[in-house]
Amino acid sequence: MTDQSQPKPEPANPPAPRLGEIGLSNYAPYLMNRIMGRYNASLRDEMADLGLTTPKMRVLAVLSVIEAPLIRDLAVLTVIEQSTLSRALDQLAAEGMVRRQTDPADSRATRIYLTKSGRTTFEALWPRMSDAHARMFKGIDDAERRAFVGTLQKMLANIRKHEI
Amino acid sequence: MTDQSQPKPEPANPPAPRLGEIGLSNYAPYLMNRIMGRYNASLRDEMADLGLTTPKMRVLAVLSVIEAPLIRDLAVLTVIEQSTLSRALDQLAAEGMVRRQTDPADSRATRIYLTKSGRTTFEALWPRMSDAHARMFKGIDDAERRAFVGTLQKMLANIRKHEI
DNA sequence: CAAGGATATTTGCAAATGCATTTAAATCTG
DNA sequence: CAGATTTAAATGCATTTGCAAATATCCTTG
Repeated sequence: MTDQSQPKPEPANPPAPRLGEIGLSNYAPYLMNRIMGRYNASLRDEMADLGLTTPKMRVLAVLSVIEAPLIRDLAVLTVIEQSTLSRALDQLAAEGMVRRQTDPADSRATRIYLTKSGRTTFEALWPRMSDAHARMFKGIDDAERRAFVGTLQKMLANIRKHEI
Repeated sequence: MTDQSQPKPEPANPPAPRLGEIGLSNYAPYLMNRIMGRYNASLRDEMADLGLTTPKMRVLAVLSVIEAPLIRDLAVLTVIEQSTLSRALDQLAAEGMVRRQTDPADSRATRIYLTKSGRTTFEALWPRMSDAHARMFKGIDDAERRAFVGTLQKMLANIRKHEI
């Protein structure tokens, strides 16, 4: 009996190997959560004395690169919930680090501007972020790092929901 | 004038390139936060209907691989604050998925056992985790994936605080 | 071997978070 | 072009989180 009698709409994928077979330390999501957990925690501890939380620090970092984004885009770029971001912006604005400004073309939307003071704060903070980055990549040469970042870019393209 | 007159305890590092020069999309911590943010959010949404939160899901996943760990080690492996983990374990224990048992050799410490029911739940849940993993690595071949995981392992070794 | 310090876990409590809703404005549709 | 729908951001509120303190046990050292 040939298989023409059996409908095969999809060739069944082989069953996923068990996590125990892969091993935690070969499982990319586990490793990435561990690494980013540590990275974010150590940065958070270092920033605490500057009165900066993780959301506030991320906002400054993104604004140092991206000019006057909409809040909705800033939420994607900083990986912060929009409501949480809204409150982080309240604080940053109260401290004079950023400025909200209604978009001229769409008055529902708000653009965020980094102030001089916000830029100065970020410049004081960047060496610490940079050190954390250097620690992470210690013993990893340029070629390996570039390949690694290339893979990350593919992964982000695979799973992101937003085009930015 | 030779440099023997000048103390040079450390050759000053070149100043870190600015984030704007690197570009967000070439900056590994940014990419990793974006990717894991998406990965964790989509998993969380999928698990919500099973009554599983991220901490609870991670506990089941780790327990499917590691036999009866101490709570303190489970906190490291799941990347969850110990107090948060303690409460997640309360819930899982109430639902009959895990069992706390005082370590016979040290009665301060508690070991966590996965019950039959907990294992069954994880087995129902694993294909979804596996799918999320597959989506993430779509278009990335085995050699690239292995190199990527190798780099992750180096990074974790660089920054981890705990030997496990 | 007792006192002091260290370690494992839980718990109280304030702060942070995120969902759902609200408000306001833009866009679509018949 | 009026009404319905969508989109952007802020906010109310319940839940979750994490720090610090409490509790219990173990280890060290004089």
